[in-house]
Amino acid sequence: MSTNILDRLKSNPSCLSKSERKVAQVILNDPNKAIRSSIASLAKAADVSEPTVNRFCRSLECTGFPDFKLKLAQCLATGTPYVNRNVEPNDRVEDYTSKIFEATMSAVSDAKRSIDVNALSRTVDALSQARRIGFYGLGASGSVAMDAHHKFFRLNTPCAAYTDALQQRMAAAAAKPGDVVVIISITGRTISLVETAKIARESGATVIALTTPHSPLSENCHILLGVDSQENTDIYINMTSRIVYLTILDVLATGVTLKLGPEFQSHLKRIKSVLAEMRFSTNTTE
Amino acid sequence: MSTNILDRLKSNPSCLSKSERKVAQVILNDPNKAIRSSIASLAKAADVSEPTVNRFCRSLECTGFPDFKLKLAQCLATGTPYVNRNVEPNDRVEDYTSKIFEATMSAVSDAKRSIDVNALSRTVDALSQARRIGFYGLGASGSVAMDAHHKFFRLNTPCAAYTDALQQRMAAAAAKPGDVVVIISITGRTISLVETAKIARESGATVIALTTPHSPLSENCHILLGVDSQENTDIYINMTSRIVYLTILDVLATGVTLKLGPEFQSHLKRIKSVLAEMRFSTNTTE
DNA sequence: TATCATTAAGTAACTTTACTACAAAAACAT
DNA sequence: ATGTTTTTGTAGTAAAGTTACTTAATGATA
Repeated sequence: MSTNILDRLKSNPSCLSKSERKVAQVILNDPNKAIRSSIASLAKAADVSEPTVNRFCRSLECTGFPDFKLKLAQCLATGTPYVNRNVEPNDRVEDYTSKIFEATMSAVSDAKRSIDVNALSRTVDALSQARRIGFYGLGASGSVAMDAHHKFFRLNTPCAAYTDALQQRMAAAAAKPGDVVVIISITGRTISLVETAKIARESGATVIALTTPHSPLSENCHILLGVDSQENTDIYINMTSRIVYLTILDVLATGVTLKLGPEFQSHLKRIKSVLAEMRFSTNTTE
Repeated sequence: MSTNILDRLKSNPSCLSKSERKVAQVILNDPNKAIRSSIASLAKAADVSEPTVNRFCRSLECTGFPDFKLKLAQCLATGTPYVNRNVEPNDRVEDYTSKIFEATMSAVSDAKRSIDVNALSRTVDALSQARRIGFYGLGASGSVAMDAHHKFFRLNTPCAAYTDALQQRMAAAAAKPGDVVVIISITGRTISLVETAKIARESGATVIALTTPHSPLSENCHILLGVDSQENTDIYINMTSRIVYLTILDVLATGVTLKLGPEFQSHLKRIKSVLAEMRFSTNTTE
């Protein structure tokens, strides 16, 4: 990330002169006050002249005092980004609501940074050339698989979701080269799913794993779409991971749609239009 | 939730006059430029007078222009990239990946701000006292219903997900007072779901709707958990709304769990522990 | 230690910025 | 059509920020 002004202030760097350090001290004492002060009041508080404050700003690679205030303000705002605060027993509704929403945003943001675009790209290629696509998931990942199915079945490729361990084994055994098997597992350690992945590989299918890196499942696939899941409490269920997975599947569906080209998009439009008669007027998407 | 300047600008609210809206437009066009502009240049860009810009700031509950710039800057720093850029046909993988992730964050962030905490609180009360809970959804909302079921079935209350229109009708007709029916629909206009809501109401169940405000469904429920879904393209499926719904259901599940108290959390722990033997060691949550 | 060079800090003037009070214009109602 | 209310703009003012220049402090060298 871009070098943070507040950090540079705290480290009390050599590039500042004696008077400039006095300015830094005053700002550090109450940065939130500083961003609302004028250059005059700050100079007075630091017992220096106004130009000194200005020079201080320039030393910190700002174009001037207003620019410095702006950067400091933004730094203060970002400084306390969605800290992943845990839900506590005595939280009020608004407390745990905020925390959960923030945790979700934070997870999506982290995933955005860490996702392997190359793996995504290869997955889009595989999916758009697939003879058949299967989405495999158990538990919470089962609904992710169903959601993926719901999104991909609109494309021309035959597509299915398997949320039952036995079904999954059978489908994996029945897979053929050209088939794509997408296995979704937050832990990547569910024994039956790892076995299913192996079976699918032996069947010649392309196996894509949406899971935690360095897990058994991640070792048994052709393409790994890895997402670290830091959340791990004893009581609460893993909430944010599946949301990240859904988002990744959105990306994949979009990628495949784009790859299929514009003539295909009229096909999608037709599918959507038939839903209209199931709705009260002013129809939008479901 | 905490009032965000940028959101208030985007919603183009009634509290702004015609000229003030011109100012808002210029700022929204390039907010990052706006925070570095003087009142004079902004007034010129919006083709209004300087005092108009100042009044505009006051309308937004700022003490003046510098205060407005500060708040806007902080909001830009904190806020998720609010610019909901649409996916374009010639986007590369990294382009549409970024866009979709950003759209997701933006949707969650918007929902966090707009969600009705009071309605959430009442829903938590209703759910924790429910004799039986049913989650109803079709299409994309079907997987949301299933996910909700997967989360709530761990609680002691009998719980089911209905993703089939006929099943839903029957379940709604069979509902009794004390039952809670959660109906999930992005549009809120699916005829069969609206009818199901009415049937459930007649059966005496408490009907909770997770849907778009001002929709037919929102008029036929006891508690509305409203989420505006701005995204609406002809081709792509509504992607972000269901993620917001999932997050809201996370909040509800957390709320109910907290309400049930600490002795109940050992029960949850036991449920989780039985999953361990289905996994390769170093077990985490699924 | 004295002198010069160099760097740091302050003074004063100037430009720009944001705001206020008031006037004109537009919108609205009677 | 007239008067009232609201909206918008003009002009003036105080303050903020910057620049150019001067003075003070520091440090090196003879």
